[in-house]
Amino acid sequence: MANKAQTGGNIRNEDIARIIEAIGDMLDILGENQFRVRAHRNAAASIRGYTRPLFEVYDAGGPKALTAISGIGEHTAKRIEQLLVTGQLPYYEELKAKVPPGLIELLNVPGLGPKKAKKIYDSLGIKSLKALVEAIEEHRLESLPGFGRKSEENILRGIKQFETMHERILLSEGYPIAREILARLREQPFVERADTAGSLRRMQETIGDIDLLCSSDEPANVMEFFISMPQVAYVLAQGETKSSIVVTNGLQLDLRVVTPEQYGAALQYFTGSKEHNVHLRHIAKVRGFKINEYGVFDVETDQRLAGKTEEEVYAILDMETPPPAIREDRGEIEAAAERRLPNLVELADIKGDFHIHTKWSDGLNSIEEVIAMAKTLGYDFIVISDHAEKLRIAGGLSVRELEEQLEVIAALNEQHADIEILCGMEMNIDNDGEVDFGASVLEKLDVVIGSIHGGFTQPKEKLTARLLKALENPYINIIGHPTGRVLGQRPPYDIDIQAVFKASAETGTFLELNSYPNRLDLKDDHLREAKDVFGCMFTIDTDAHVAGNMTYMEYGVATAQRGWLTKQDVLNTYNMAEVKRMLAQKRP
DNA sequence: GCCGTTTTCGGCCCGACTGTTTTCAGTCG
Repeated sequence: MANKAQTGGNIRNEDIARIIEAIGDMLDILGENQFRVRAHRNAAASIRGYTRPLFEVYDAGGPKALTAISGIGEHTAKRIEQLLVTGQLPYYEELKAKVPPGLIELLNVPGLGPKKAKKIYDSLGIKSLKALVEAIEEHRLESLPGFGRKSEENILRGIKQFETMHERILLSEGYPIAREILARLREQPFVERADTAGSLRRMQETIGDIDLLCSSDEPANVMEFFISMPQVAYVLAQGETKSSIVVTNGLQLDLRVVTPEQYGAALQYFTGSKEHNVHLRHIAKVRGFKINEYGVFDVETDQRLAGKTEEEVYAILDMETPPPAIREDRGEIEAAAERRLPNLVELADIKGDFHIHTKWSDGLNSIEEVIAMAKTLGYDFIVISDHAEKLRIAGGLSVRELEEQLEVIAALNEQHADIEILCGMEMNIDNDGEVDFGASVLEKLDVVIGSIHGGFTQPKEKLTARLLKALENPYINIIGHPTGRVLGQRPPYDIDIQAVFKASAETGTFLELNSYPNRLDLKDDHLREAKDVFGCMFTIDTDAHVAGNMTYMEYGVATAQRGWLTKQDVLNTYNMAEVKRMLAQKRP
């Protein structure tokens, strides 16, 4: 009989993953077997992608149940058990005594890996970035075997790159740069095709660099063009088919060139994710195939079997082609093999937007300007959802102002036959779970969003109770930005998110996927869990405060895809009559 | 350390580029 996870409730999967990963890093520096190192990193990645808390898994089935999770074997299961039961891991502490934490930080420097970091530490005693910079300035590195003047320069530049760009940037910051450079590449006569690859093509919420791919029969011209673009700050690497540059804002771009015949294999390869590719290669290997960026080959005969298109690559393995957004090795490979890939929601399915602010509260545009933008986006409906009076900082509307707005919207509906304008509001969920207005006001609205805008530091029980109370409110249709995170600025509220999902499903309240690029809230993993485990429904909203923000829908839809949402899961894809019927179901 | 259509041992994805060395280790994706 297994022990109960005593402290388990305090140890999140992320904390466990970080410790396992750190063990892998330390083993790496200590020169351990590379496969053992990789096994730890794989286990950490697997835990990060696992939606159920490990302490629950452990409580239900002990260490044996943990080994059912891919990448976790007997050893790691035992270590996780120790962590969950005692809150301690002696093995981890032992390693930390051997490898100073500062040394692990050095691994973050581009161009500095475990071997070089270890050498620098062993021979010079350097264990911090600061000490490393000093040593380079005194040219103490170049005398070490395997190092030279060039290495010093590169490491110093790597440190600068790390310091300016050590945080991943938002997808919305990288995407326009990638688009611009792609457009220029495609204009070149020697470029046949060009696309984004990597995390940008998978539309991850943040990206570390930009991967580009193009096909050409004149790779030298492509390389020359790429490294000579005006945006280039410096060239990191330049080869015959691959170059890396850093642009003026510190962002790194990698470009790879292949022949038109190889394009599909290369696009598949460079789109990743790494985990997806490793899994795919394994399947290929078992069947006697070898996949690389040039194609799929028969190992015996070395005959090339596929590679012109991505579809060919997957087809030769008897698979459908998974959409890039879900290539994370979270079940998409199995689904592709069994021909049950989800029919993911697409931007073209979106018929309207439920969360838009105007200058009636803290937005910058008029309702008319918002309508004009909605028409260019081809929408059938929009919801004007300004703040209410209790959110003073956002210039929220009083009841009298709301009544005025209702009249204005009624008049606008008369003028615009081709689009329907609904009147909603974003209620602030206060510290006790109450909202600005009562039933007599809310019943006049078509849609009501409830969101938390303050009191973030309340204890978990209190924060959760606020949301649950709002979910029980029969007039609240949508919970806005449910976890409250702001990427790079604010962590999510400390809430029992599963309790929120459960109540959402039970009360028929929609969960918002806020498309604001620094929110993307709910995030991909939460969407999938809320849908699969609890059966929740969603709206994809932009929370636009400027009419132009309404184009953020693209990022929301991409995140929905990453969460495996289909058209049926998303209220925005239904027609107006269905939307009204579904919203009305919760009303008393 | 993990895993199993190679199943309890023996593999583990695969190739480009750089710098230092002179045939290759280290790093990256």
